[in-house]
Amino acid sequence: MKQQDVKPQSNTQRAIEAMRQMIFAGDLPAGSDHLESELAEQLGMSRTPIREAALTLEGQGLLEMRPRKGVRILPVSPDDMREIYDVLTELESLAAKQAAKRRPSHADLAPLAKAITDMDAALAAGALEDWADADERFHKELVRLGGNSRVRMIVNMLSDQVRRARMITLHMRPIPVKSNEDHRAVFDAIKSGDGDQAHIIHRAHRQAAKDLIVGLLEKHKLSRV
Amino acid sequence: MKQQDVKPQSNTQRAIEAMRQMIFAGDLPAGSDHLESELAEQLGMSRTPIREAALTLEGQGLLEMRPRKGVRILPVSPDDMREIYDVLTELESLAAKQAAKRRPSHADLAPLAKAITDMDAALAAGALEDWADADERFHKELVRLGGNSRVRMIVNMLSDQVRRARMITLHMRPIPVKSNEDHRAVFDAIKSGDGDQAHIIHRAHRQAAKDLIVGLLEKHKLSRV
DNA sequence: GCATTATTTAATGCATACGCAAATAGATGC
DNA sequence: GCATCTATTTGCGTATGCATTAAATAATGC
Repeated sequence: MKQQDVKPQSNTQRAIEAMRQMIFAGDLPAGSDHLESELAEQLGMSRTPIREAALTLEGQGLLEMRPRKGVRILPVSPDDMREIYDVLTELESLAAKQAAKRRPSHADLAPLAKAITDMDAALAAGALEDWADADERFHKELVRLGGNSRVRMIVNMLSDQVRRARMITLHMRPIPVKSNEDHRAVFDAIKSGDGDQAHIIHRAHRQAAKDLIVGLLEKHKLSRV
Repeated sequence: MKQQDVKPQSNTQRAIEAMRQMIFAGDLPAGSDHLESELAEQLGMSRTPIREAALTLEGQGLLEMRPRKGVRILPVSPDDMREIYDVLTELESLAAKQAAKRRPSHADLAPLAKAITDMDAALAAGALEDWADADERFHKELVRLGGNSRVRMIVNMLSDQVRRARMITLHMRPIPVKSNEDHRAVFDAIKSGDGDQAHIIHRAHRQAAKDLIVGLLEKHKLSRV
């Protein structure tokens, strides 16, 4: 097994990673404010690397630095979700089309195939968290296969922004059987080199996901998650 | 006339603005390296705000911080241009479609209309820089009308990344007469509420721009601008 | 009491200092 | 000459301190 990127070596990198995890885990809840000095103390470092990390995460759209009010964790509203999913729809379906055009080898497609079988397995086992994990891997692999590094970066950034909302709605939504079918259809289209088909299916897949999640958020009055 | 955003008051903001301008103006050429301390001296401030500005601009894809090698101004290759224009194509044509669907009022459309007449005027006067300026306003207004703030931010970011290349090729390309026709057609489609038409025309417009500019860069062996 | 002004508090923006590690130059051996 | 090892330099990462200024609180006038 190949070694993952070696653990971040600078305090700034550690702060970025730690704060990301704290945001996703809910330790820093959406909408909450945090003084730089508090975060510094929590993470056992000075304000300098905290500030640098906050600047970086601000660029990623995860938080906002407001003078004297502290670092605010940005909440995501249903309208935000719509915006984000609309972008994801365009860019991921572009990636799907371009992935198909590149006629990827069997080896290239392996991670995508694995994500699909993992999703099936997770679903069969009723392990929703595992399903969500594999689902994320699928989308990540898809944009990697698309071959456009800007698309990859933007999609990853936006995926981070909606991660909390996806986790929250994970247990409200119906079992994502249709979703797995979609993934498989996209995969088949890419494998057979049919870019237009991959594009069409994936677009519909993402639009359906948008409607589902936005609907759930609104139904449950989750105006800011 | 309403007052523009008051000039940035913090040194960090000033550094961001100054470095952006220096990058666009070529004072910090593509591919060049610059020590933090040099930039600090140039801008008359300490390293701290320079580092914060660099972090921000790194997030915007304009430069890269490499320990001990200094801040490197990221060059843009023809492949980069292809990537960026592909994203711009998708997101701007989405914006065009959604702008049409929103049935904007005459007042909403005014800035877009002005950008178009300005382009015509600039072209008639042979003022290419003015044309480029109005062209940028058109695209900026278009994504504003689209109403998706993520699209707006991403498009603005990518536009910054390709600004140098666009300026360089500005005087190599044929007079952009067709481009003006396209803009007008997009405008008409939006005005008449025909989202699909706006989408189709704008997409073709952007793809043509991509082919043109990438072709010019490659023809002139401009592998990194 | 209420509004307005003065005072205090405290978080930030930034300058500065310093140790560490990387890069470079220099020394040594072969 | 060339390689290897050592010394030196230098740029960065980070801690720290402080002036500034927004926010909070108290004080004052009406």
